[in-house]
Amino acid sequence: MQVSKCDIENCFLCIHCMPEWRDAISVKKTTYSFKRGETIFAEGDAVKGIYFIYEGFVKVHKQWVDNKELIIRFAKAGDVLGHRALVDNDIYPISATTLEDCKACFITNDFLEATFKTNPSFTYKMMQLYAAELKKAERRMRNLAHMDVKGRIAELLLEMQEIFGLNKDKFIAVAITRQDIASYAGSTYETVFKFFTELLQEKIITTSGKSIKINNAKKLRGFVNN
Amino acid sequence: MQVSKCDIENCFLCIHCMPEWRDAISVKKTTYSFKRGETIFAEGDAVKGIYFIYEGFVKVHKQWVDNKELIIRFAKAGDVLGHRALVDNDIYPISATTLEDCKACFITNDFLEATFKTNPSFTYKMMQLYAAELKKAERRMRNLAHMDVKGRIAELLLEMQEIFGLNKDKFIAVAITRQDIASYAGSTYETVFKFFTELLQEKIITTSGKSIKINNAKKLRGFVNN
DNA sequence: CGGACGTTTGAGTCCGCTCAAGCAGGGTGG
DNA sequence: CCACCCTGCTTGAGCGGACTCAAACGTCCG
Repeated sequence: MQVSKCDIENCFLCIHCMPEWRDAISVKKTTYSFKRGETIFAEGDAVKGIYFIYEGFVKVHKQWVDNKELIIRFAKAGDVLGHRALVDNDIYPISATTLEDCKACFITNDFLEATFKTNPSFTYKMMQLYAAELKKAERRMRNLAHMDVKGRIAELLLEMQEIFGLNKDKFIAVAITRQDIASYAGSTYETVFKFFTELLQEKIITTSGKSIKINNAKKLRGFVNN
Repeated sequence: MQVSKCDIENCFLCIHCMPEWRDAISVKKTTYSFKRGETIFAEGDAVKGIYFIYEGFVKVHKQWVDNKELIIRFAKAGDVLGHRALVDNDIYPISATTLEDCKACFITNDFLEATFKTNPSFTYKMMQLYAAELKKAERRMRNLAHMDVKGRIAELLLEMQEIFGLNKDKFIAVAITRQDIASYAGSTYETVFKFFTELLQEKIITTSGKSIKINNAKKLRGFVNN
């Protein structure tokens, strides 16, 4: 089954854009749909392959005691999931859960390994992808260690606007719970809540349900610097 | 100038072990020695290439306001420095400083790029190296977010024993300042100090100058779990 | 009408940071 | 050889940020 390239900018890795895969595997068979809130894979699951998102938004998170987790990052169309597990094909060290309805191609380890062997430029791009993520991870590590909670929440809001973009009403294009914000910032529901009431009172942000609009990015950035 | 392979286990990337490099560049010209405490490169420096350590110990750190930093990781013989900068050959996002006298091969970006093009298995190994580091970084992110200071310090001590090994007196093979421990744990000199007096009183560790011996790893692990 | 569940708010507590005051020890100059 | 200072180590007191817990409130639904 032959299809044209997908419409993600500079995509080099989804099944539509990888000649080897496109020619060898049925697109139907490797494309999965996930409903909002569904788990794509969970920490501890056996690794069988890798996912390329080409529609929707996903959170990647790692468990801590009982009901505590840290959201490692958010992912959107064009991003890769489960690739950390490549090193030792054992179990996923993280979970992936959809924030919106989502479509993803799934490529098995065998196929992936074969591609690495035959397509060096693909390997090279994957390496760069890792390097970029590593750089981000290190920045975030420092922020988690030294920045206060308000700064981390403020930075997240600005980042979300960057990653997800705005919908027609200028709200950040993904609805997100305060619990998720807390989990990303390494904080608690209540603390996020209190900071939000502060931001709402000063009209720095506006909310509508779980949607958020940033009115005054400059003031928000003020919390990041201190 | 032809030399035999280095004695690092499974080394695939130092100048002694990479045929392309060994044949093309003088080992003398690409091998640098650094004294204890010397800066190999600093955050913000222009990226010119990549370093492979084959002797000594190094800390990789990232600056925060004035005298606050976070130590991202420790590196030893066989590890790579400065590879995050590969993505966009711009400036180093981190600094590297030696903890002990150190020897490292330096490979320029040009050479590296050329090798990626001609030696896919090298690229593949570099990719795996990134993936492994990313996995570690994510674990550490979660710990910095959720674990308390004592847990983080305890984990670091256990990790250092793992990474650096022991010398003949069963002390961890690298001397490290309390300030560095604080910088790794995202804490302060005084807090580390106080926890150390506690650990010394309960004889969980022993110190001699800046050297540390772990007497009771089990009790130390108790702090990690809570 | 009442229970169930999520939201909002307040009070209390504690961890860990900051600051600053004691203590050495060791080098320097009288 | 001793007095002095400087620097780095050690300890305590105080404070504040953020977490926990729980009560009050509202809203939805049976």
